[in-house]
Amino acid sequence: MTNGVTIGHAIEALADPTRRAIVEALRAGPSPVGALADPLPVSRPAVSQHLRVLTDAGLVEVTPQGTRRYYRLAPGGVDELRRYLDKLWDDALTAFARAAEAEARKRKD
Amino acid sequence: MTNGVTIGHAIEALADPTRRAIVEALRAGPSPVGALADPLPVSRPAVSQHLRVLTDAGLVEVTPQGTRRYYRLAPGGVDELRRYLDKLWDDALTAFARAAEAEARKRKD
DNA sequence: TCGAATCGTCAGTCGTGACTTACGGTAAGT
DNA sequence: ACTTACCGTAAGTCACGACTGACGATTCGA
Repeated sequence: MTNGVTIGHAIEALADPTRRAIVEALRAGPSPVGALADPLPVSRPAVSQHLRVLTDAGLVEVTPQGTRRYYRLAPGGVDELRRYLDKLWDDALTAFARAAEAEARKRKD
Repeated sequence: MTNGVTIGHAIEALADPTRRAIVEALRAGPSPVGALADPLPVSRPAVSQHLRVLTDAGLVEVTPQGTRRYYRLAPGGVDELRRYLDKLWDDALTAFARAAEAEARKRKD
C-alpha cells in the first residue's frame, strides 16, 4: 500500500470539524476564501490554513481569479478515500461471514 | 442531518494512525487485545483506549470470551462512513460538471 | 484456593495542531 | 499613484488527546 500515506492525510484532513464544515460548504460549488470564512466561527486566516491542509490532502483545488482564489472539491481525492472505505467494508463483511460460519460449525457438534 | 455527529466520531476515530493500524489488523478477523497490541509500538493500555474510541464510533464490536475480549470490525459503522463519502463524491462530481458547463457557456460568447 | 493471564480504568505528562493577531503581497477601481 | 479588497504567511498561545505506569477486577487452570 504505497499510497496509504495519502489516504491517511485525507482522513486526518476530514477529522477536523471546521474542515468538514468547509467541505460541506464546497458541496454547493466553488467559493472564495472570504465567503467560506463568513458563516464560520473562526477567522479568515484559520480558514486559509485549513484550505492549505485540504489542498495538500488532495481533497480541494484552487483557481486564482483576480484578487480572489476560488476553491472547489477535487473528485479524485474524495474518490481515493471512497475506494479505501469500500475495500474496508468488503473485508469487514467477509470477516463477519467467516465468523458466522465458524460459529455455525461449532454449534453443530 | 441528525447523525452527522456519529459520522464525525467515525472519521475522527480513523484519523489516528495507531487506530488505523488496529483497524487494518482487524480486517483479517477478530482478535483479542494482547494480539493487537503485540506488533504495535504502543502499550496495551493504549490499545485498550483506542478500542474504546473505535467502539464508541461504532466501527468495532466486542465479544467477551473467558478472560479475553475479542474485537472485530462492525460492518454497519463502516458502511455509514462509506455512504457519507459516496454522497460527497456525488456532489463533487455534479459541482465539477456544473463548473465545466459554465466554463463552456462562458467560452461560447 | 492460589497464582497466572487478560484486560479496563485512572492519574499525570507531553507533544501536536487549531486558533488569533499582525504583517506583506497582489490585483482591481478611481 | 493611491486606496480598497482579498488573501497567504509568520509567530505565539493554548487546549486537547495520545501515551505510560500503576492498580484493581475477572476468569481459568493447577
